[in-house]
Amino acid sequence: MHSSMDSQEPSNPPPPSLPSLLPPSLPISQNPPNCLFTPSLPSSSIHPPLPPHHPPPLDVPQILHDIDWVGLLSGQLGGFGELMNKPRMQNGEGDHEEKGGKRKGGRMSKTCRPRFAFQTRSVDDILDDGYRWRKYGQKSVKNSLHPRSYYRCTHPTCNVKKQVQRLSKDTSIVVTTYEGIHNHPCEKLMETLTPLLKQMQFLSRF
DNA sequence: CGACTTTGACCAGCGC
DNA sequence: GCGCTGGTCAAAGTCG
Repeated sequence: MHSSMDSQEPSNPPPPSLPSLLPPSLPISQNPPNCLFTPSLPSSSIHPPLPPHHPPPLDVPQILHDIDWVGLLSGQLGGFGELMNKPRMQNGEGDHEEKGGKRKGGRMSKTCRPRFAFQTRSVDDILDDGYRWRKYGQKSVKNSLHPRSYYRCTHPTCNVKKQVQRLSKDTSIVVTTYEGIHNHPCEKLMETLTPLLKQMQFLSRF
């Protein structure tokens, strides 16, 4: 029962085979209408699957120098979401939205949250992106053999959600749609990268 | 016992 | 207005 849980636990090691990101030419049929960013990385660039907080470094060579990477990753500067796409927010960071403003089955406003869709080729539905997610729903969707799973970030003040669905056309492809921007650092990622990033900052002074 | 998943029910948006 | 569909809630169950 907890088979899907294992892969999303940050405390666990990443899955043996990191899901390979698909080439840019691959279309995303499940893109939400307001999907702002559908990143795809060359298979040569190995990064952890990046949430909206950390979209893939499309222009890394250009932006490397002037960026406070530690600040970015810790959320102090608004994160990559702000850097790469101006989020269409109406009320701040999109974290504390209309909590309690709706009852069972009510709709969150879906107009003002940035969304990012990723396609990954993986045997695991859940990518280990360093954040902790709680599943709050699963729904079988039309024209798809596989159900769509709904996850919410477990951080108390973070209201980021993601949807995970396996393509019916190609069951090896998992479409992960992130909604919102994390307002807290990715602990696992920070733990790994902070020493490296500080060293990079130090070296960039010379 | 807390954190999490499962799952049926509920409800709003949308097309007809 | 009605039915379909997608997104969410929340109770119940599971696991460590």
